[in-house]
Amino acid sequence: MATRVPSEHGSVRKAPRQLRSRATVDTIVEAAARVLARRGWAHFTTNETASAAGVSVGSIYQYFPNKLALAEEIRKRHLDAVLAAISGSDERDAVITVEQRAAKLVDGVVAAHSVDQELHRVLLDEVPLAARSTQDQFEAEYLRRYQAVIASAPGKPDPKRDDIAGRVLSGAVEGVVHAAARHGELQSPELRAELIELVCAYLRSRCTG
Amino acid sequence: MATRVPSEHGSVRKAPRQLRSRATVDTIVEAAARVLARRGWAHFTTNETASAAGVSVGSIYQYFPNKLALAEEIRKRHLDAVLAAISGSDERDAVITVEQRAAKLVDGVVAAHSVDQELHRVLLDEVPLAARSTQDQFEAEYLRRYQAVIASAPGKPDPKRDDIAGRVLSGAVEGVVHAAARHGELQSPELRAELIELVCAYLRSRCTG
DNA sequence: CCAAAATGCGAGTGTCCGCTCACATTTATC
DNA sequence: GATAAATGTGAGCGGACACTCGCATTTTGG
Repeated sequence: MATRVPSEHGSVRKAPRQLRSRATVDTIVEAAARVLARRGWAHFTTNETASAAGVSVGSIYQYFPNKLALAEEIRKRHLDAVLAAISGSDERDAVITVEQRAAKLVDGVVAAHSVDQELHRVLLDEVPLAARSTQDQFEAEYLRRYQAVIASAPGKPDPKRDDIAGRVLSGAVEGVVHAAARHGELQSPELRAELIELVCAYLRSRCTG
Repeated sequence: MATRVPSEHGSVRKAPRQLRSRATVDTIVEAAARVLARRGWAHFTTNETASAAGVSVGSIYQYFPNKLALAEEIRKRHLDAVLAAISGSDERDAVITVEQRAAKLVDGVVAAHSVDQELHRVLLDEVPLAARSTQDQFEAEYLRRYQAVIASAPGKPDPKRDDIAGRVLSGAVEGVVHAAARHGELQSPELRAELIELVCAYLRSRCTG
């Protein structure tokens, strides 16, 4: 999508109206994502993106006020794909056990990080984030999955403590998955088992103690 | 330190021999660290570093073959400081309990991330790492602390499983601490308590099940 | 003291790349 | 068809910045 009515720096670009231009925008964003993943943010140039997309630089700036806006669009599309990869782990099925719920959560997060791994890494580690809104919205959605797991565990709810527990769980799972991704061990079954065990152990201790 | 006898790209620089030049190198590195922390890697320039240090650009290139080498030196010094912040949690004191050991570990990691937080973030998130060696050496040392905690927990040792457990524990603690740092909650006692609980719960479950 | 080595200087060079603009081409409207 | 609007083009401008080089100054060793 390239409807950029308001822009932080004033430079507004018009939205594509015809079919042709919408296709052009898609081509640009897809090519840009490939270039960004392959070269990293430091070597990500609009000129290379243009030739990779088979368009001229001018066409990029017809729809994006600057390089960063293009990266933001890539991020937005990617985060949507990631959320799609997680969906299914938030079913309100009360019959499944905590262990199964934890397994679904872990599998979801692993799946999310398996969507175009290199692009994911570059977007998270290298591309500076200009507008918090998109990122915040995504993080909130992400956190909700963890809160759901916390809430589904037995024990009396304690809003404040549960909130912190959500952050702890989220940070822990993300941390383990990120580390695994860096070492190319995302698909290791042993790691999956240990991670699920970590989640379950924590949940168990929280209703015991 | 600026003894760069071998350099990856061939450009070698001489080491400072006199007191004066050693002081200059220190001044440069310290100023560079401040600039890097304040402006981020993207806006970190050698010219600004030079004027911040009160020297000329030429003096920088007298001792560092390029900008990245300067950043590497900053990283090296910073990682040393971080290791110093952790030291003390690896005492082989067999009398203390697992809970106490876990607490020491968590406190150590938190302390490590409290050393010049912004610089730490920039170094980890933004500065590209050219030479793996330094980073790898540091990570190995870091992992050792976790392995020590794993080994101190009761239960029969299982080398392969313990190795994975070390990675899981390391990833989890790092992940939680990083997330907390991003939200400025590094000093929260509640978070500390929950994180220690996470570690203990995991260790407990590993000797029970 | 006096070479010679070490250190320090900073204007300038070369390169890279984001972005513009004047113009060409295609599509919509009547 | 004709006019206007939308879309596409790419050479090149301008600024940023890493890094060099010829020279000045300081320190060392004899």
